[in-house]
Amino acid sequence: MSADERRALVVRAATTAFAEGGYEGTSTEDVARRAGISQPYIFRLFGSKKELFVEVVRACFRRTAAAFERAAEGLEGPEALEAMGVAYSELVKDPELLLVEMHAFTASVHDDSVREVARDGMRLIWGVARRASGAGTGDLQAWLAMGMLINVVAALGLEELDEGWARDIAWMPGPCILEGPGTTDEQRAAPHPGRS
Amino acid sequence: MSADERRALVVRAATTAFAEGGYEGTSTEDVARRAGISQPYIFRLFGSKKELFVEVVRACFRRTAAAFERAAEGLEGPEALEAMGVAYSELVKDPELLLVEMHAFTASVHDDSVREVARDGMRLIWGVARRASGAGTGDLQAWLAMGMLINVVAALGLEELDEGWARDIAWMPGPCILEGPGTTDEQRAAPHPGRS
DNA sequence: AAGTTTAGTTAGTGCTCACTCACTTGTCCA
DNA sequence: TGGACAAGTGAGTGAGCACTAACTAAACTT
Repeated sequence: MSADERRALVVRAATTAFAEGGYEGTSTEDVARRAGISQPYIFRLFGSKKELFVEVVRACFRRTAAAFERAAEGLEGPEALEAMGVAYSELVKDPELLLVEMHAFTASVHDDSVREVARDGMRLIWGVARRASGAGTGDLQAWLAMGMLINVVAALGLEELDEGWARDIAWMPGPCILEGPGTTDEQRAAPHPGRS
Repeated sequence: MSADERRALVVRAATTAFAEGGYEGTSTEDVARRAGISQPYIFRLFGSKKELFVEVVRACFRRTAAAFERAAEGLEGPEALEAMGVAYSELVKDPELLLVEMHAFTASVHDDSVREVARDGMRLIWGVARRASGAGTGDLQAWLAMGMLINVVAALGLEELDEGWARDIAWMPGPCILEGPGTTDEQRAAPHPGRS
């Protein structure tokens, strides 16, 4: 297998690992085991653990942005935003990407290179959403904010929690976006009318 | 000093430490140094590193909720929500609390006891916001979502980034909530009209 | 056939970390 | 005066970790 193929494979395995444990909570040994290679080879391929992590984070943001772009293809305005919302709900089903992104946010606090790639990622997503939807800053902000809430819902596993407050928080971003046919976008773009 | 006083002091010091490094990225040695005690004494006081972390997270959510309650005192409805928004902006100035909460979210993924305390925290905040504001679920959700976005903005340091997209993302949650006199609440509660 | 490059491994090394044990010091009370 | 108890420490330990050095084996080149 070529080094590049191998690298891609390792990035995939590392994504799963880092999603669970975060940067500090994941050992290169663990990543290597998942990727089916020896642990030192990781350092051949990526130089250091941090560079691997940065690569993983970059890939996650790119995949997220690509999913948005694919979803919004051929659409415009509110329809595009809605389609991207649906795409996000697809991502939540397998929350690897979102979790890695969250880990990147927290790791940004004490690491410059991670912060840089996390900023790049947000810039990318913001740009894609803006370009694809043509929506105003306020709309985009609310849309992005709801995405961040969905991340938290995913991390805490609130969808599978059978309590009122959890349902209230998770209902709209979770199942509603997921399964709701048309109401979704109005709700999240203008949650104002509320359903108490 | 009594053990209880000492415990409170250590929790404060640990909050700062964990805010920077997260759970895995912070050593008990570091916490001890900040608290001005020997490292083994931490285990006397808290039993394990994880129990200390859980205590720190619990305290952070309580302090956040208390700030909200204080801010909304005597107010009702939208005014209460707005006041709590302002209170949140005060917290962002010293982002310790928010960062610890974010670290708790990510740590929740692979640790049950952390997930439990993080869920407790969200339940607490949700309940306080709901009770104090009497707002509908949709409003509360949008409000909470904006809070999560503010967390990310704080983690990435977007306010101090002099780029268009960063300003677009951070403007409203940051300075606007902070300094805006009256427009704030309409904007975040109904960001629909947008300001493009 | 000989040399070079590429993919990959085995066997470490030094360091950090959570946690333990045995000890000391001071205080309160009989 | 002496003893129980609470606060607090110094010195360690074993495990896990990121990272390295030195090597093997196959494929490609000339």
